[in-house]
Amino acid sequence: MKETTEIDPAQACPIAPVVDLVFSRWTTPILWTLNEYGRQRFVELQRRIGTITPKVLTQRLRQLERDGLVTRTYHAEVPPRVEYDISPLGRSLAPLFHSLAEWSPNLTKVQAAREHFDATEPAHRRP
Amino acid sequence: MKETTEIDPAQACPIAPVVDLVFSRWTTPILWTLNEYGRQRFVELQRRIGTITPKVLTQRLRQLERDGLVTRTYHAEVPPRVEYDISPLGRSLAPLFHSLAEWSPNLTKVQAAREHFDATEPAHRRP
DNA sequence: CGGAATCCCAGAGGATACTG
DNA sequence: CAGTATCCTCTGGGATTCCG
Repeated sequence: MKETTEIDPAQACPIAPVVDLVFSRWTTPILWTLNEYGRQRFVELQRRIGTITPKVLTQRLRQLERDGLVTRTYHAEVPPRVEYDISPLGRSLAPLFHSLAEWSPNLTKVQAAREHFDATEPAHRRP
Repeated sequence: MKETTEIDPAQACPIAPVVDLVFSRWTTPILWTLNEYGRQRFVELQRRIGTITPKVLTQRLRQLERDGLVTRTYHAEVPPRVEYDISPLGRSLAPLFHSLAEWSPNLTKVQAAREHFDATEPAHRRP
């Protein structure tokens, strides 16, 4: 029996699905890099992102391709060449990235808040 | 020895720190709910978010408080009463949430892309 | 009411090595 | 080059119980 008070997660927070889609650990750097530098190969992507392993990069690229945010083009050459690019749908996320970039200067305030929090006596805070 | 080709993750993707801050699994629903319904108590938050456990809610609230995105107000009454609210800094994220909400209709395209991907023969895709 | 304490687990992700 | 294949780690989070 479901209770009538039960809450649908998607209704509780309508933006959660978009967050799951775009802002997982590695999807953000991948989409951002593709959006910034355009069509590029597997290794270029890997080098630009810096610390990602081939396995994880493949996994996330496959997922993004399935979600229609990224395209994959295989060139049957020797040596093989594969190019990834952001799709039109993926590119429609660009304003989002801009909003994030615009907010990022506030990170200094976050840093300050953390230092203040850590420096403040915990005693009078926790009843 | 650091190689000169080494890449700073934050430089590789400048928006990654903001994503870490705001778009973890539960921080989004918490911030969204506080931003939407305003100041409220622990249990109200828990009921609105729906499936979050008290432990996790406490953890994330503490983190958000430390980051300066959420405020916590303790009222020494019987029974005790605690109210959470979004801080001005947290409220400055509202445009971001709006951008996300505006993009969310595109989720239908994502769904379509998935179905197409799954329905397409894998054979001719994977060389 | 608003947590804290404890135990537990899946699954994302890292390290390493190998292949068409 | 563009991945696969294993193996392993580790943390976010779930379930449960108890406390002031």
